[in-house]
Amino acid sequence: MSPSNFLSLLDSQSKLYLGFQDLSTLIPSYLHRLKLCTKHQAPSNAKKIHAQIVKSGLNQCQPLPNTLLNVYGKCNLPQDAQCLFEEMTQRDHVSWASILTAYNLAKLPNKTVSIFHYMFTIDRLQPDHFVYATLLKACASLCALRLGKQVHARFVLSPFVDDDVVKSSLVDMYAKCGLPSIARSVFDSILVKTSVSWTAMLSGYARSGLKDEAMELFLRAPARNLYSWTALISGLVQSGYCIDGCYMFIEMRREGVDISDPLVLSSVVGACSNLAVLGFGRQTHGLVIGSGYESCLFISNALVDMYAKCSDILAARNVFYRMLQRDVVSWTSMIVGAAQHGRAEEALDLYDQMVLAGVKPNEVTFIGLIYACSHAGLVIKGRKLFKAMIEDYRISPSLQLFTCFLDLLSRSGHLNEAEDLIKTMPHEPDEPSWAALLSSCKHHGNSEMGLRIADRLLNLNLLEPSTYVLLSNVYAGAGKWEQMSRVRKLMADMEVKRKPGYSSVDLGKESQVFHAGETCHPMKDEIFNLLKELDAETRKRGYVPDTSYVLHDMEEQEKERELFWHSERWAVAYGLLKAVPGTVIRIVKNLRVCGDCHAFLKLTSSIVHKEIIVRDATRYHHFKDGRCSCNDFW
DNA sequence: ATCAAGTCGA
Repeated sequence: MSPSNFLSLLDSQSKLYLGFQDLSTLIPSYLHRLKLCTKHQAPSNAKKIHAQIVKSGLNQCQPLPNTLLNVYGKCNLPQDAQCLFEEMTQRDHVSWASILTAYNLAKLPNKTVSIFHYMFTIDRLQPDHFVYATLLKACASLCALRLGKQVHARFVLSPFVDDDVVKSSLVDMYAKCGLPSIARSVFDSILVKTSVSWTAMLSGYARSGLKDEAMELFLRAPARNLYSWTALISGLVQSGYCIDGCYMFIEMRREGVDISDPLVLSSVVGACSNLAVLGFGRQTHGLVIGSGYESCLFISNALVDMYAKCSDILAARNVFYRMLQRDVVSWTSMIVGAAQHGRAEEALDLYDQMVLAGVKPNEVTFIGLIYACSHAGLVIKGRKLFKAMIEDYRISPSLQLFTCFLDLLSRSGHLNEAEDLIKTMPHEPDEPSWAALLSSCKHHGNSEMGLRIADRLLNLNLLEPSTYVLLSNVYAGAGKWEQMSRVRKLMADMEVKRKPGYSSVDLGKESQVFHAGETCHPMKDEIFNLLKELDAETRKRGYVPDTSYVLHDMEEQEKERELFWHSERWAVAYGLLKAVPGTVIRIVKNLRVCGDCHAFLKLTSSIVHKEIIVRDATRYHHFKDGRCSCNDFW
């Protein structure tokens, strides 16, 4: 046989003789199988198919590498996606969009923005509309406004300037960066608005606290789905409109929207925490169980926090110990909850269990722990924890954590050490940190240091009314009348801007709200008489009204009358009149409990032999037998 | 191949 004949035979019959086949015919089957991997979130199958593709030598044969890249991204395997991406000899726009999406999905937006410029420097490609959208998404999650604006500028000059999807991501980027009005102008320029565009804008308004704009947009939207309801409700809750958030959730239920995803529930549970509404919180818990999300980790975390914030530590513990898995948030919620309710031992015990369970604590955990030590006077333990945090867990403490530690040192009387720390710590001290130190100076009677710190505080732009009260007391105690009148003047200016106080009392089935100075209530006379009786009895036991908490300038007797009308007293009196014997009285106040009411409530708890729990704007007070769980620092 | 919703702190 001549060589040419042999070659032609080989060409036509090689498949038969040598087992060769045209491998490119396998591509459609690979693609199909890979798409199934994405659909069923089966990364291990994808890896097997990947191996087969490499064996067959088709691994550089598009669209296989791009599809593989996509599958790894969608299955949340950014490292595998990255390896593949780097090995690719020919990368196109699809490869780039896929790798950037993989990083976004894996919550690595930093990676997205740090590699995208290689798209033009190495691969000589210009971004297309897909790449613009992924980039803007990364900017949105990083709140990277400067970069976002640069991408916007480039997009406007690109051939894709009319792309509505990119515009939706621009809306989201500006909304997340806190610029809802710019987001709105982009939103208005979208020709065909989808539910994504509407939700992005809605969420922007709601999170920025623009309640009316959010509601208007929500009502105007052509359709509503679980996304838009969740965006509205969570946005309202995040910007402090918890009552509106709960109300809209009730509306959502009324419309019969199927809760096919538990995200919205975590927001509603969060709203219950903020409002400390135990009854509604319990109902929401019931709904969580009813919709089958009881075992969902982040919902359980939210429930633990909710019960702790509603002062129902038993219920919090119940949810916590029934959880099948617990992450750092679960443990931290319990630790912080115990700490805030003055249960230092329990908080420290939980920490030991947490370490044993192999869960790594974070900064929030240590805030809870140091806070617990601070309130129980456990200086040595607190110092140990602070050290362990830095050395064992490599956490560099934030200003808040330093403030917490400063509080621990100074409360326990280590004033000089605390002052050294505030001067040498790697942060500029703020109002809370100086105030913590000053409060301890006053408590331990160090007026020399107190005055030094007071003068520093006076130079700051103070936000907390309690800081003014503290300053005024320190100056008064030292006879510095000039400074004191200056503080009083600042306080009077501030009083105008203060929001009105109210307290609500939770009696299980009903709850009542009392506003400061409220005079018309059906049970006004009974409440008034009870308060007068309690006033007389507490005075017998040594209570003297401390009128330094009254910010108005008026006569002493007027001031005492003013204290008498504080809303928490009325809520407690009402609770005492109506509560079933043997139950605790739960009060929620929107402002901080003033020092005078604090002293009054301590004595009241021993007179009526009842536990009174008050949650104020900053902490929890369990009044029992004449004592308070906050240890009288607040 | 791209864009929308959630949970822990002084």
